[in-house]
Amino acid sequence: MYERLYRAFGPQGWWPGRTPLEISVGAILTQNTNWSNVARAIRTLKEARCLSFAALRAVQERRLARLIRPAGYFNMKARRLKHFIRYLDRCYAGSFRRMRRRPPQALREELLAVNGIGPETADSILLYALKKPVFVVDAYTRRVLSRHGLVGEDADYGRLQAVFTDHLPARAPLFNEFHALIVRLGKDYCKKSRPLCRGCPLENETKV
DNA sequence: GACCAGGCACATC
DNA sequence: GATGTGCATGGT
Repeated sequence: MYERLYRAFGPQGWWPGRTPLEISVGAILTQNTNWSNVARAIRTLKEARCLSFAALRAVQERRLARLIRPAGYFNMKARRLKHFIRYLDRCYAGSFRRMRRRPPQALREELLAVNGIGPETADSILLYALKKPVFVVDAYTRRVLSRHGLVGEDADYGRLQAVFTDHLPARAPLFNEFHALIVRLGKDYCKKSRPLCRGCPLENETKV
């Protein structure tokens, strides 16, 4: 599946963010939200000079919510960003470089303990911001795997993740590209409301 | 105007 | 432990 997707779509150049902080902010803002809305919010944050650790720590939650408004759920997400910044401050003095020294499993537990960070957001930060070999599972992953009969519809996050980690070498660049390709596939061919994926690169790949 | 988008926490049973 | 609900914008 990876080979076919890569041949069809080519490298996806993920994550669309420059610094580990920007990637982490994007991971929180994109929860249940279209990326184009997140991109607007991030642009606004940049224009307001508010996309640095120091600025995010200093900014009032109310003002932060106004800045990220296009991303939706802005009051909740402002609070979640503040929770994440507080964690980064207390545990690593705001340094992703320090954070990266710790093993992924320990980091994952810490992140999951932060209010507003669930499995997907934690794994996105681990993989895309910290380059740890952790596979990210999202709504597209679930849909693609279940429509191809590789997992049941009610499979939980860990079960979906295991499909990848049990059968692939644990390499961050591979996990990065594969997840990005699945999202691309989902956006182009595997929509929620369109169960048949005519012309999709995985057509006839597995029984559906 | 309905449906959808790269979730998560919390209440309730 | 399973299920339901609030959170909110912008594109199709």
